Amino acid sequence: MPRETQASATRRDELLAIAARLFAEKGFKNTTVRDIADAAGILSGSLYHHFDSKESMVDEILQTFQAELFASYDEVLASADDPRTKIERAVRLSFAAIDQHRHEVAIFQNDADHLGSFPRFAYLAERNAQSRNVWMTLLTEGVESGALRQDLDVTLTYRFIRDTVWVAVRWYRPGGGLSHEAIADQYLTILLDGIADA
Amino acid sequence: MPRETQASATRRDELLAIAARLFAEKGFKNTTVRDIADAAGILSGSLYHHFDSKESMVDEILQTFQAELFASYDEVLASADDPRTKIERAVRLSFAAIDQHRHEVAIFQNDADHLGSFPRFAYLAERNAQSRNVWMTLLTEGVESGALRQDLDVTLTYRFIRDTVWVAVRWYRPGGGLSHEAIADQYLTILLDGIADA
DNA sequence: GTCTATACTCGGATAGAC
DNA sequence: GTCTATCCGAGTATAGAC
Repeated sequence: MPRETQASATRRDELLAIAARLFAEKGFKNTTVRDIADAAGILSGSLYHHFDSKESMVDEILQTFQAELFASYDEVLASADDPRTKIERAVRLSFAAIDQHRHEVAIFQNDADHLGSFPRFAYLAERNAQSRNVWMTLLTEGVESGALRQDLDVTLTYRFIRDTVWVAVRWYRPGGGLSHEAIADQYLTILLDGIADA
Repeated sequence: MPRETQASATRRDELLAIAARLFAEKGFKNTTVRDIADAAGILSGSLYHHFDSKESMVDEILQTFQAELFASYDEVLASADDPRTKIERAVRLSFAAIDQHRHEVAIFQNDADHLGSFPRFAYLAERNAQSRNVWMTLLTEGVESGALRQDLDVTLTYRFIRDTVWVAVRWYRPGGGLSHEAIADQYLTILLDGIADA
């Protein structure tokens, strides 16, 4: 790769990281191209040397993140672990994703519904369905193997897990009192065994 | 109350209900006064006969809802029920609020962070702190009374409950397969006893 | 209580100089 | 790769007629 191209790619990535932070903090629609340019120390027009549009930026941010995330889920699904271990692994990797890609997770949480209504972002709905399949598979295997309660409402449980895990991006801050591993541990304890005194 | 005033108040409420629905569906910033006027069958300028600004509308919507919600929490706190019953009541009334005021809950979930940064909406942060106090009190009483595990991380548990309960507004639809009471029951089972086979 | 018309501001995007 | 300058559309809000 020639030096110019490499330097250009780096600048692109810097700009994407800045955009991701602002999209996460203020929402996609509520972030202006001038906001992004200001934060990058350039003028808004200059952004269009790197990207077609504001939409292109969020598109690239989300696609890159989701490709990585679902590769991880697929690894868990394909593994030879027992059902309970698979569920634990899936929960842990989700909290790890919040730790390592919190802006991307926040954008997905806050703006995916709205963005998904445009043809360009149709893949967001597909990824949503894919995520549902992953969890429904894990939970169904859990019930069938006897690891989970036989009377579990699998669909409702899927929603509770999905919501509780991802919504943590609203309050989790890396470097705070709790590591993402510790949060995952605590969460798994509550999820698997409940909060009532045994 | 004279008839004119009453009719006027009714029209106001109609307009607020329309605005609440749109704010909930598309977000506050993403909803235009023309959207609201269109849905009401009038022109945008006419809205300003009833309200000072778009902000005034969301302000009135949120204040009315929160006053009612926190009155309910206070009732639970002040009751003579045992700690576990209080927690169950607080969870149930939250799901009932989602059923009966889903637009208001959705607005609070999606826009409170952003709105709260303006002086006019400083009360949103106060209400947030108040909600935290309610739950921390309930959970602490639960641990002290022996109803809940002694090793529970109360702060983390508070966050999980708050998030899981309110985020249900994203998928709950009244008249769907599950009543809000049934969802509350299932959720309390998971929360108190976990999903693992006993 | 609603309409017509319009002022004002802000946001996304473009063209071409440097 | 960034800047200057600018277009165009959209959004909030206002004034005054009906």
